[in-house]
Amino acid sequence: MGKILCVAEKPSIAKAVANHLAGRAQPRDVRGIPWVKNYVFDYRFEGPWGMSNVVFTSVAGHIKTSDFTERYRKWNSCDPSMLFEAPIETFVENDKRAIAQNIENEARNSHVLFIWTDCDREGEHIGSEIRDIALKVNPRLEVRRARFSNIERAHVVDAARNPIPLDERQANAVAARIELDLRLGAAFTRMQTLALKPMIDSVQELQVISYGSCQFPTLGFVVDRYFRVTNFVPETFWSIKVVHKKDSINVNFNWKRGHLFDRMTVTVLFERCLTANIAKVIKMQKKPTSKWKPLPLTTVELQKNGSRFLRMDSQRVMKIAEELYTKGWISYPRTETDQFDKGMDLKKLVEKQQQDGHWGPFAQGLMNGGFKQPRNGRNNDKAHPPIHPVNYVAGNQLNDEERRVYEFVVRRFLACCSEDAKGEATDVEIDYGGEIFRTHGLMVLQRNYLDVYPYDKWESSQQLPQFAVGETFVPTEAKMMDGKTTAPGYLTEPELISLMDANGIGTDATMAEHIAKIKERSYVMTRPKSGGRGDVENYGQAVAARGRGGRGRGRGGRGGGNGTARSSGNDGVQEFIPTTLGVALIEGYDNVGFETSLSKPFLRKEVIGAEYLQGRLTCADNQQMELQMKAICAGTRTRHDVVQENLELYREVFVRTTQQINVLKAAIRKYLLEANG
DNA sequence: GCAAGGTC
Repeated sequence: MGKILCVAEKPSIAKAVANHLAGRAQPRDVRGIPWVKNYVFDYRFEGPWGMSNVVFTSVAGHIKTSDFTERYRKWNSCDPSMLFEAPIETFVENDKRAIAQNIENEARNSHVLFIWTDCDREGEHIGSEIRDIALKVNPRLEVRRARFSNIERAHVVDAARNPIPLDERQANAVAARIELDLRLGAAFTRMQTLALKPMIDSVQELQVISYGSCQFPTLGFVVDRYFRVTNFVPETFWSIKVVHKKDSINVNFNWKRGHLFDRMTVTVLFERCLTANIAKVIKMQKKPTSKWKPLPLTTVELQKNGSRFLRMDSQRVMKIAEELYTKGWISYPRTETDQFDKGMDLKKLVEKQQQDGHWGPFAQGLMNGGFKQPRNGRNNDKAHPPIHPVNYVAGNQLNDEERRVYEFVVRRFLACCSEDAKGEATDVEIDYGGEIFRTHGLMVLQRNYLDVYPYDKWESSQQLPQFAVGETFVPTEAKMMDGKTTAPGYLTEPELISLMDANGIGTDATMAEHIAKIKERSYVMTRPKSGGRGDVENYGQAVAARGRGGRGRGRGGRGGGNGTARSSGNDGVQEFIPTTLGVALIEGYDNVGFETSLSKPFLRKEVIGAEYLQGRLTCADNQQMELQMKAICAGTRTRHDVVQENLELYREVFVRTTQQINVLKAAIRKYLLEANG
């Protein structure tokens, strides 16, 4: 009987897949690494392999590390510019020695190496590491790879039946990323630190002034928003408001034009309204409306909601989710997928939640016929399902933070398996002196998923009186209002995560780390967001009004009051403000004058993405690592070309920065002065 | 004393 060595990316996958294939596989301990097990069993594979002796084990992420050779590792061993071509070695670090050893031991007497790493780029690269280690001790190994996107039994069995080759291109794309991140990160970090730290040390002790392909763009977002806030110039606008009282209800009609920035024009239009005197109802429509239930939960969504509703920052949420995962309460928390596989037995998961004191009754309702298949989002990483509860745990078994995250995951899941909320919307439009004004009413009829998902708000508005098309009336009140646009708020954590996500900065697993890193480096500070800000506009006082039969003063004072305030559910959100150092770094690099700013390597992503993928452009045309990696995967670019072209491009940035280091120093000095003054 | 990506 032949021996087949199966290797997954993490212990949980090895366990799950082994148990599917074996029925129940016995775990054996692995020397020196307590959380990795070898599952040993017999299994009949299709085709030539047939009945085989299987050892199913795993690694724990990447096995090998890349670093410069010893000669270049010390900071003063060489000029930082030499790191653009200094030799790099790839090796197994001490803490991964036992994992590599396990693979070597098992590979020696195996006939086949069957790789079960996650089906994403990094997984492909990890697979290539496993292969290299195994082939070194047993060059005659036949190497295959499993294609699977979830760990449902039928799917896993299917993957075992249809092995495919490793995708060398994907592994190469990752290899390119690793090399570029190391060379550029180390070169710029050493150069910046050595040049700038002395002048900052007098003010603030800093360990290091780092550069990274993810941390700098992340910082760039914060600084960009900061400037939009500080450079904001308020603009005055004018608008017309109409109020009509009917059946003892005051109805506010909003001007269809919103507001205009020309006072004269608004005055003329307002006078027309007053002259017309009579308003006429031109539309009265009631129609069913619904608020859609949320999409299945991805990592990015979990992190954003953590900031918004769970009073934790994204890194904290991920740490807690990680713990809930290792304890077996929730599924793998790092996923981009917002669609559940059709074959997945979701009802079985709902069933487990019936016993809970809070959401149990809702889960029972779903079991008794209320169950609806979740919506499908647009993303599928083909490696992990959306985040969902896998087992029930009572609240008193968890600490406070764990309970909040678990509760969110469960409620989100139950909401997904429920029905959209239903309501009735009423729209009324009036013509008043040739201008259109409208009002909108909502009556919530069936709350459905909202009952289990308090994080969404959808409330009935004030009830509207009956209007009929053609009906006329003299409005109780009409006024001309002025207002000022107000500055946007500083960037919040959910906004920052959205920006990173949309621009491909970091991965679901690392975004929180990059945010934490720029805090740790003293590039940004956070503070609780003060409520009520962040709206685009803000009404001031009425400048002319028509009260009962005459002109008078309207509402005085500044402030919202027109439904523009949107502070609900945002308690505890942190806002990000760059430090003088953070601003100086971004500004300094901008002022050195590159078309390719270190902080904005993503700006042209959407514009030329397609062309780039077809291989018609060079790296200089697009800085986006993500696109370059996709090009390697598509076969239109090679690992070597991408690495070399990027190195060339960034070497130019590097040289010009060192030549003009005074520009950077000036930016630092400017902000240090302001900070002290 | 550097990066970012896996994962425990």
